[in-house]
Amino acid sequence: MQAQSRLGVSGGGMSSASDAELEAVIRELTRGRQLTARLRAEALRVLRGQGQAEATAALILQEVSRAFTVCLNIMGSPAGAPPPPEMPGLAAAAAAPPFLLAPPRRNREDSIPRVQTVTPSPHYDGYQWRKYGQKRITKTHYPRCYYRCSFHRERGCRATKQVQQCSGGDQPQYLVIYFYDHTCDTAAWEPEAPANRPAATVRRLDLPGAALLDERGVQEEQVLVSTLACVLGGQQQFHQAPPAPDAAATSAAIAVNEDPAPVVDAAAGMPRLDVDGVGLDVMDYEDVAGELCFGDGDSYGLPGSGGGGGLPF
DNA sequence: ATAATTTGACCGCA
DNA sequence: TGCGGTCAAATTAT
Repeated sequence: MQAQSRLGVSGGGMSSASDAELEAVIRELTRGRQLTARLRAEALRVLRGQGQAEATAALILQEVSRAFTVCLNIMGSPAGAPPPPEMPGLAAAAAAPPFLLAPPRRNREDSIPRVQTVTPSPHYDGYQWRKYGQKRITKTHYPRCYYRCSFHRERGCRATKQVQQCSGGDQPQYLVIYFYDHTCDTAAWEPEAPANRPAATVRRLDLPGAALLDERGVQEEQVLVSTLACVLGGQQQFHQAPPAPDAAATSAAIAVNEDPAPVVDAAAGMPRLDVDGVGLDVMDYEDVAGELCFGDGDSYGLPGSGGGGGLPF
């Protein structure tokens, strides 16, 4: 994701922040994630049965929570060590059985920088990926899919990711593990420069409001990421803030430091996400996310995903 | 025709 | 020896 490339997950670049500042950042991120989880629960309770609004609120808050989680993972593993597989804000929604959260076997390459997260939208990270493999992992219910950056060849980008569904139900959750940082320097999504989007992506944007939703998600994440970057970079605005700002103060700082951030309004500019009576179906979601972020089809090869004959087991 | 995905095979590590 | 990660030919989609 963008945080990965902008903050340099692989280490370095964090030396400018003091321990106290790092602790403050971690504390605030943790609080933000907890508050997001509470807000999500509350929003879903209020919006229950309201189809699109419910689905959109769930989507946005899930992504905000994911952004917090990614940032926390980054902060908690400066040396690239894998963070503990605890996702408090997501645990309730994901309810992943323990065996699915077993650490990846890549122990032999612990030096590889990586970030892991749980998300309902494993495609939604701003980069273009090409699937190069899929494997049934023992003692798990779902196959693991292997992706590498689409620019792996032409630009030698080493970024890869693994995606594995970790819970089923109405809104499946996916464990996504990123390896290496992007060196292709090609984020597919630049909200402030829509012309940079791949033609295929623009071509298939036929869902009214979908782009708006996605841009909001990206912008929110960018606010988080840039704020974190400001803090780590020791920008003046942060130092002017109280030593131990509460969450509200932090939010205020965000509002001051950034452009008038778009208020996330789940009720306005609603994308036409099809909620087919049983919640936000993963394939519907994938269609939207895939079309928005990655253009043409991308499959996990999950049962029922159609095309290509399914799994060999 | 070209690009992307699927999937069985192969390889290296624990 | 088993498992997980990657390769590459075959297949499918655009």
